[in-house]
Formats: sequence, structure tokens, C-alpha cells
Amino acid sequence: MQPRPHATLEDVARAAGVSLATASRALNGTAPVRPHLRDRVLEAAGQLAYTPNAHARALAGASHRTVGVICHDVSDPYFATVAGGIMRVADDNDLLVMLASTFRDPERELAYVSILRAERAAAILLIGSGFENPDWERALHTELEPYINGGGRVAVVSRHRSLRVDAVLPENRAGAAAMARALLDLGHRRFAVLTGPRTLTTVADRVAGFRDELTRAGVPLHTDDVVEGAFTRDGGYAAMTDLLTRGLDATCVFAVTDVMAIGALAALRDHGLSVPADVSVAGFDDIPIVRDLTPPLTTVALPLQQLGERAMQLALTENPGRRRRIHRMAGEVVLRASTAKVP
Amino acid sequence: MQPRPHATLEDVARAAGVSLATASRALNGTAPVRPHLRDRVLEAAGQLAYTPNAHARALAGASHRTVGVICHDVSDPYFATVAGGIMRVADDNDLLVMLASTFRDPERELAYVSILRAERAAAILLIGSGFENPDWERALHTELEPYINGGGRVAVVSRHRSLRVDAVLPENRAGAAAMARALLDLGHRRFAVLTGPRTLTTVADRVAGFRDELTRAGVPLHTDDVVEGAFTRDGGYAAMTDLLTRGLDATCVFAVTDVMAIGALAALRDHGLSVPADVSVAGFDDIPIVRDLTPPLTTVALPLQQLGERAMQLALTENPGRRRRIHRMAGEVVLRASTAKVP
DNA sequence: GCCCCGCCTGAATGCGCTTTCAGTAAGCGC
DNA sequence: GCGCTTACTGAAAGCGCATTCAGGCGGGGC
Repeated sequence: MQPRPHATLEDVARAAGVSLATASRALNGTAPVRPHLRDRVLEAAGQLAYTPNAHARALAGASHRTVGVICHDVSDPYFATVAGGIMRVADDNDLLVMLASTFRDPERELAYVSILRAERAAAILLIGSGFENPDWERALHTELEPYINGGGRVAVVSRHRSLRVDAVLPENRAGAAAMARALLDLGHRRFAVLTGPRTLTTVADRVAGFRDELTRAGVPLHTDDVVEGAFTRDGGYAAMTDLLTRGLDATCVFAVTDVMAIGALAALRDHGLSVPADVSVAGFDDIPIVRDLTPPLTTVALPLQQLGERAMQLALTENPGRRRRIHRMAGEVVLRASTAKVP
Repeated sequence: MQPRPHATLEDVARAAGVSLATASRALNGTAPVRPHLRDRVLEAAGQLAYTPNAHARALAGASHRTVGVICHDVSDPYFATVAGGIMRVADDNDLLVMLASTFRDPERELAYVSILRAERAAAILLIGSGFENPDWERALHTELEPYINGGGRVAVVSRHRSLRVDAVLPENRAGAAAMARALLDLGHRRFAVLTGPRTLTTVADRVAGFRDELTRAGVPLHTDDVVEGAFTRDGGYAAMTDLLTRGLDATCVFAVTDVMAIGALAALRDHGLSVPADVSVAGFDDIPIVRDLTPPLTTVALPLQQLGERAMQLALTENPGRRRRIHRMAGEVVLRASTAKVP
């Protein structure tokens, strides 16, 4: 058999001996078609393995059942879990979800938004902090604006600055403050903080919340005690190692992210320190895996799944006035075995 | 400002005072355009926040720079890591990657393939075992066939039965056998196996490889010692718990997947058993996190990233004869602290 | 000075589909 | 039996873009 390209609606119509219009209607059920004709069309379509060309269809006005989710890195459990929530709701609404990773490259983010927009996806969801550079955010905005005006839905999760769209925001600042309080209550007075890139608003908020609470308690946090690393397990490992080689004098390490905390735990173990006997470690997010670590990680539990669900719901809900709807979600400190009282 | 739909090429052309054709050429650089005209077009495009309509463009013949990756669950580190490899190579080739999770639902898989096909994606990659039901596989095949004939590229990772497309296959059987040998060498003679759904070829192969090697060594593996659970952390936890409540008499537990092994580790801990002092535990895949567990997990290390890279390369490489190209990749036993010698 | 050639530009065509719009045949009331 | 409604069906018009085909214009060769 000759390799032949996709069958078109015209092929189907011809095979069934009807017009294009009738074939289209029979296939989509958009208008009544006499049964025997409809059967012939369906039969022919099956025979030819016909799949409508989504491009032609979209071009002709039909709307898409696809929503695009753009995040920094799908393999990061934080994003994966949020995405899970999105998918749950999307599924209930008979929507298909496609994920993309930007690896924190603004250009790539723009590229994905652009193709999603070009494909006229039903909705575009952005997860994760935006970029410091106002130019990028502006570019993103101009990309999104016509999309929204054209009927596209947009929502973001934990990204606030500059984008005027519906948002679900975890209360990073309050969560970090609560964690600080909990750690103070355990008797800790000397802290170290492992952060990701400061340019990410999420990071900035968490550090600020943590620092503010310490300040309020009269406990200092020197700049030397705040180490920046990549927003990954290895970043946490490197930052912790850095701290250790410089001589760690803290009794407690707060990582702004569970993923980084995992790296920190590994670094401490490799240095022969035991947690929490020698040092306490706390994280943020409560990604699923941290319960299975030894010791299980103390962290600020964010309802990650719900973050995604809410965002999807927001995007799906009609918003006639186009007012910006913001949904804040609190985190909760969960004390586990990685932190202990200071004797 | 009136909410107005997307600007079209015609709008740009009019604003720039040139013809459609010229605007198109200026924007795409497909043909020389006099500098001052080109500048006017670019200027107008910027002004109007013009984004070409991907559908119209694709319909008019331009090919897409998108590849679709379909797997069981993106939040599973196995798939996430393979996907990472795919993205690396895709990026080198200036391709954008979109991920989708089927959650092991054949219908959903079909739906994703269908929209990817409809969107005329440059390539479709399937990661993970297929389904037992030959009807589904056949349906998938009829969906894929015209796509391939129409110039689409398809490759699969660790999925072999029935799909006649390029494939990258980890040597599950040999890997499991090697693991059995290693565990036998440690002196173990009584084993338990935690498996996922047997209908998945990956699972079947790993169990078979493990069993064969034991048989060869004259060590029995009773059906009672093989417990099936969901292919997740919780599935591993449940299966292990089941085993424990029934009275575990094995000295070593082999989980067909690291993810399940993590669950098993948790169940053992919750039962007050210590690893490897009381029981040894081994997994399969070597997903990144297992190095950070306590104890670090003994496992069969698969080059997960490379699995993805190879698949993407395969899909990208011309294949004039349309012969099925199969690339097998071996795993390697990595002994870590979760397994110990039997005294 | 004329012709030919090359370089750009614009008009027009078609990609595959949905959707009017107009038309035909059947069905109904009288 | 005629006119009118009802119920489908088919022809045709785009959707937004890339691209082919014909020019138009200027420059170089003779």
C-alpha cells in the first residue's frame, strides 16, 4: 500500500457519496442527518482512518479542548503535584492537559505561551514565579493580552507581580513566618537559610517572612547565614556544603524549598552530621517524598494539589468584568523528626 | 480600548501598507524584502502584538516545531527523568516539547495521540508499557499509521508489543536477572517480590527475569511471595504491608520499581523493621531520589535520561525504509546500603 | 538607446474544515 | 390537488497563512 497522507473530510464525503457539509454534520452531530447517510459517512470515516485536521477545524472556528500548563520544571515534585491538581479538574471538564517546562528560560516561556496562543488553547496556566526583568514580564503580558481578548483563559499559580490575570497565591510570607515561630519555639536562636535565586518572588517572600519573624523576636539573621543556590536538590547540596566548609554555627537550617532541603540533608549526612541531633532542618512545600525521608522533614505544608485545582477552576469560571481574581491559600507548619528542641 | 481579537497578518500588512505576501515574507524571512519595507512590517507587527495563527500556518503547509510526549504519569520520577532526556535533545533541535499524562487510561492515551496527530506535531513519543488489551493497541496503531504516512515521526520507550515503530527498550529482563544474581551473591535465599500490574510488559519482564535467575540457582519463588500492587509509592506501601501482616519470612524484598521500593521502605519502617539489618530491599530504575534515602537504595540503574535522548534522536533521524529500529539499553546493578549480606 | 535579466512585490490560489444560505423533497392542511 | 411548512442536503464562503505566478522596475550589455 502506497504511503498516503491523511484522509480529508473530502475523501470521506466522496467515499460516502455525500457532500462535505453532510459529512461534517454527520461526524460532529451538529445537525440532523438521515440515518442511512450518517451511517455511510461513519463507515467511510472508519475505513479511511480519518482524523479531522485540528488546524483546519480550529481555523474554521471550532474551539479547542486543550489546556496548556507552563512551569519551570515538570520533574520538580512541586510543579508535578500542582499539575496533578490541574489535571484532576481538567479531566472533570473533559479537557486535555499538555505540560511544558521552561527551565527558567524566559524566552522559552514566551515560546510556549506563543504556541499555546497560536493553537488557541482553551486555557493557559502558568505555575511558578515570574522573572525579575520587567521587559520579559511585559513581553509576556503583550503576548497574553490578545489571547485573553480573543476568549482565552489565563490563570497563574504563585506568580503575582505585573501579570494582571487570575491568580492562586500560596501565602509564602506568612508560612515562612509561621515556620520561624515554630523553630523559635523549639528553642533555636542561631539560624541559617538556604535560598534559591532571589529574583524569584517566591524565594524573596519566604526569606522575608522568615527574617521578619526572627527580627520581631530579636534574633538576628546575618547575611552570611543566608546562602543562595540553584533551586534544585543539587543547589541545596552545594549551598549546605558551602555553609559547612565555612564553619556552620547554626543549630537550625531553613531551606526555602523541600527540594533544596533534601540536598541539604544529603550534604549534612556526607559531612557526618546527624539530623536533628546535630542540626535541625526545615523545608517548605511538603512535597510528597519528604514524608519518606529519614528523618521525615519538618516543613510548611502547602495544599499543592488544591493550588492546581483552584487555578484550573478559576480559569474555567466565567469572568465577565475581567476583574483580577486572587485566591490566597495558607500553608501550615508540620513538625516532623528533622527538627528537634534545643536542649 | 475595545477587546479585540487577535491581529491577523492582513492587519499587519494593511498597517504597514504592503501586501499580505510581503508581510509574510518579511516576518518569516522566506524571501528578500527591501529593508525599509521589512522594518515597517516588523514595526506594525510589534505594534499590533501580532502572533501568527499556528493553525492557519500549519494548514498552509508550514511544519510544526512541537513534539508531544505521552506517558503514564509525569509526576513519576521515572517518566519525568526520561522526559528530561527527550527535552534535552529536542532543545538542541529547536523543538518545543509538550507532555501529557494518561494515568494508564487507554482512552486518554488515544485522545492525546489524536490531538497530537490532529495538530500535526513533528513527533509523538510514547513512554511506558502498552496495554494488554489488543484492541487498544490496534486502535492506537490505526491512529498512528496515517500520522506516520503523513510524515509524522513516532518512537516509543520501553513499550514493545504490537506497535511497529522505532523503540528504545531497557533490558528489563536481563537487569532483573542481574539483580537476582547480585542478591544471591549476598547470600539471600528467601525472596519476596513487589510488582505492579502484571499486564504491563515492563512488570512482566522484570518479574520473569528475576524469577528465571532464581530458578537457575535452584531457589524457589512461591506465588505467595509475589505481591501485586499499584505502580506507585502507595502501591508499594500497601503491598509490603500486606506481606508483613501475612508474616514475612523473606530476607530480601525486590520491588520492580524504585517508586514502589520507597513505599516498601516506609512500610517496613512503620512496622519497626530496620533496613538492611532485618530485611534487605532492592528496587529498579535508579530514579534520582533513591540516592538520598536512608538507607540509599540498591537498584538496577537504567540510563533514564539517555533512554529519552535516544528516543528523540531516533524519531528525528530519517528512516527511508521505514524499518523498525530498536535500541536496547542495559541496566546495571548498583549496590547501596539498603541491601546487606546475610550472615 | 534598446533589450534582457534579475530582484522584488502583489494578486490570487489552496490548505481542510465549519457554517451560512439557498434549495429540494417530503409532509401537512385545506 | 395546491400552497405552505418542515427537514435535510449541497454549494459556497471564508478562517489566516504560505506560496506560486505574473508582472514592474531598474541596471547592465550590446
